[in-house]
Amino acid sequence: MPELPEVETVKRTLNQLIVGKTIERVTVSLPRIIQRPDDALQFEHVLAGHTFQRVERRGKFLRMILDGLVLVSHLRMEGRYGVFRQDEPVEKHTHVIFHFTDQTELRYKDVRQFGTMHLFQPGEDLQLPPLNKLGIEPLDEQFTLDRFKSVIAKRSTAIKPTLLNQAYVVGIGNIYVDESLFRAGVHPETKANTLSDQQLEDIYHAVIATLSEAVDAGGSSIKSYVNGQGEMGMFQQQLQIYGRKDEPCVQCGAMIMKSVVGGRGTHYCPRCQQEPLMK
DNA sequence: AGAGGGTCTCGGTCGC
DNA sequence: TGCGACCGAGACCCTC
Repeated sequence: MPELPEVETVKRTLNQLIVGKTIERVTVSLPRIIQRPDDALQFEHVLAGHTFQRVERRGKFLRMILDGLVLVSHLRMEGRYGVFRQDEPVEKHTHVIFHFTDQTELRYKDVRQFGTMHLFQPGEDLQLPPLNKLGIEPLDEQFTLDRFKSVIAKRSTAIKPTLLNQAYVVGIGNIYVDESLFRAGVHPETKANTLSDQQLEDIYHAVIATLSEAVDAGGSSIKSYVNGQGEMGMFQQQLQIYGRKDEPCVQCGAMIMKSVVGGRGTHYCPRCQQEPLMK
């Protein structure tokens, strides 16, 4: 589910909901989620007594800053957070509960059990996996056309998997990569190192526009995505290509195609996004 | 039934 | 031949 716009939305919501709350106790019912420390019991023990100060985002990761600790959380496909009163029934697939001293609790639910949590000392988290190898933030001022080109233009891989690679640019997932390439009019299988300067520039602007519009809309809610307050994002109504197989292209009316590129379901317009001469 | 919004690991290959 | 960089496939889980 969550790509940069969804994680950004969750971040903003959690900043409203959990800042200032103190953890009395943590319950982990699926230890596999906890990657650091190795022992989930230690994770529970260490967090007790700490207070959430703010929530930040790095790529698709949430960085939850506590007094003296940093909790790094990735939602992967279907992870979700919600804040509840302790007397509300616990939903199925809830794997971690942070019980607060004020009788409320932050619950982490994840049907596919892919999500991860890592606990660090302040200052450690950006230097160690999983955050240490991440690429540029596409909505930062530092994300210039030159930096984008320098990191993308040499790759011999198709542009779609290149944009999905979090070591280059962070935050782009399968929905927004299809949207961005459609917007740029570039076929997803085009090798990155065969793109023209104009195409690279078009992709650069398309990525920024697509992600920022999605952030403004509160993300996309396909299937299970909801932010921390249980509200739906609205951007799915603005998706032009993702999920529209067999519908007419909004630009040209041609039938939207779906194929597999880099192992991922891929939507594109065969007329607006011409096949590369060499794949 | 098989795909699903994500990432990691594991082999294999390429090129210096 | 050796080594790293790079690349693609498979694995992880559950739901409909």
